[in-house]
Amino acid sequence: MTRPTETPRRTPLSTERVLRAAVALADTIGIEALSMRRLSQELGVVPMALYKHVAHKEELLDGMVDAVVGEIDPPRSGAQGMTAVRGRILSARRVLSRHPWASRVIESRTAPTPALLAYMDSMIGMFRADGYSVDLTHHAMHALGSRLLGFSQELFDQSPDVDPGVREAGLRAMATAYPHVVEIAVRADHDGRSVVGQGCDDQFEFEFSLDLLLDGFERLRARGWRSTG
Amino acid sequence: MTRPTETPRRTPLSTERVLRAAVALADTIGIEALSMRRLSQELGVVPMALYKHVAHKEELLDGMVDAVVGEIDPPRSGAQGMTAVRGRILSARRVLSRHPWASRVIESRTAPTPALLAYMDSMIGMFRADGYSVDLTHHAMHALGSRLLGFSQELFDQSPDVDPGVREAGLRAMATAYPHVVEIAVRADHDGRSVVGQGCDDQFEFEFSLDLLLDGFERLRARGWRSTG
DNA sequence: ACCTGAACACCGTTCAAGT
DNA sequence: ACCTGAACACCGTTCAAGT
Repeated sequence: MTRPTETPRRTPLSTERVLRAAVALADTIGIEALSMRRLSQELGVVPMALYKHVAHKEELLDGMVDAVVGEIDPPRSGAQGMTAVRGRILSARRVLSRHPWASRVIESRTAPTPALLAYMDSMIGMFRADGYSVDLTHHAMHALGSRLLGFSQELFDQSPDVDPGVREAGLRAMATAYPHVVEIAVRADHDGRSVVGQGCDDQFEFEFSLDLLLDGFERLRARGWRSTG
Repeated sequence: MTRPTETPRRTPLSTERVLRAAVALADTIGIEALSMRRLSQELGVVPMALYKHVAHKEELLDGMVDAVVGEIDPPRSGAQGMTAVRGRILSARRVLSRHPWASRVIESRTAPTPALLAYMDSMIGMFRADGYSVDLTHHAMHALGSRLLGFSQELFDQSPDVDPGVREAGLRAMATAYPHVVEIAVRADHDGRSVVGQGCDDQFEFEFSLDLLLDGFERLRARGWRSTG
């Protein structure tokens, strides 16, 4: 027998299989725990085997970003203008929320990956088709920033949900040092919008700022704004 | 002789000295290269000596953030309302640009540090003093996000300045695949606003979106907007 | 020519041994 | 009681030895 039957015949490695496994593993164990060694173990190969498919870890991360960005829906053929832009950004948000590590990895890229460029290009095209000047579109892209992909940089990650009693005690303790912060936190708790009745409603906050920006763009376009004489 | 004179008498370690050295070292060699071992070497002590002043590396990073945020000017006593808010945010931007690693470290914090809380509290106070409701102020804080500290999350870091000829060749190569992206990039190159005459003017983009948001807040306040009935 | 085990140069942090 | 060298359990990646 040239190939012993006890040896499990593995699906041969391919760049695609490596990337898919990496995305799935990051979803499961988190991006901090994703190492070349851990990934190779998951795929049942020796660590060095990965280096035939990616030059180094950075290239792996690039590929993972492209895989995720590729999940974003194309523009819906029906909608137009800012409605279409809004819908697509909210679709990107749904994709990115399935891969919580993706936003951090995207931020850490120094050069845009192909899928990111294609997404940007198509998004810019939606503005241009709606009558936006090159100039205004340019600044709109910067203003949207990471919101284009459905996430936004908050100052710190939401603290993990704690017991309401503990949270209230914490807020009481902070009330003298940071009265304004506490006032807002208490208000958010009793707003009743959030599922658990405490903390902020991320989706509401995202749409609030997105709409503020989109409205601002529309206003500037309407009055023929230009950045330079 | 109880203490040999050849032994250099070191300034004894203190948490403050550790933090100051860490900030200076990160400014010099970059945050990726800053390790506990490298920092201890810089201070002329054994690595473990640091652990008397910080419980672990995360605590060191927290302290570094607080040191940087502490550099931000207090609100100018003269100005009021959105003018004061705008000025303070631009002051934060100047501080953060002196420590390019700081924005990334701030983003990675899971809980706010004391100096961050104090800054937030004072910023919220400026809105409240200007007649903003708790509700609107809350959403304004989320909308500003990292812009509150003078940075904003772009989709990818500006690619390092390259030779104009190389850049133009690159753009030409991308023109068919990403026509809209290239159109904007070319426009930015000939805008003449940027120092080197190529790429985007970060400061302009920052102020563009900041003002779009501040204008939006003012408009909502003026018409008595509330998020819930 | 291909594949891979061992090794290198690092990490952050624990722990026990030395003073 | 304090301090610290050695060690542990990891990294990403190089490289030379084995097939």
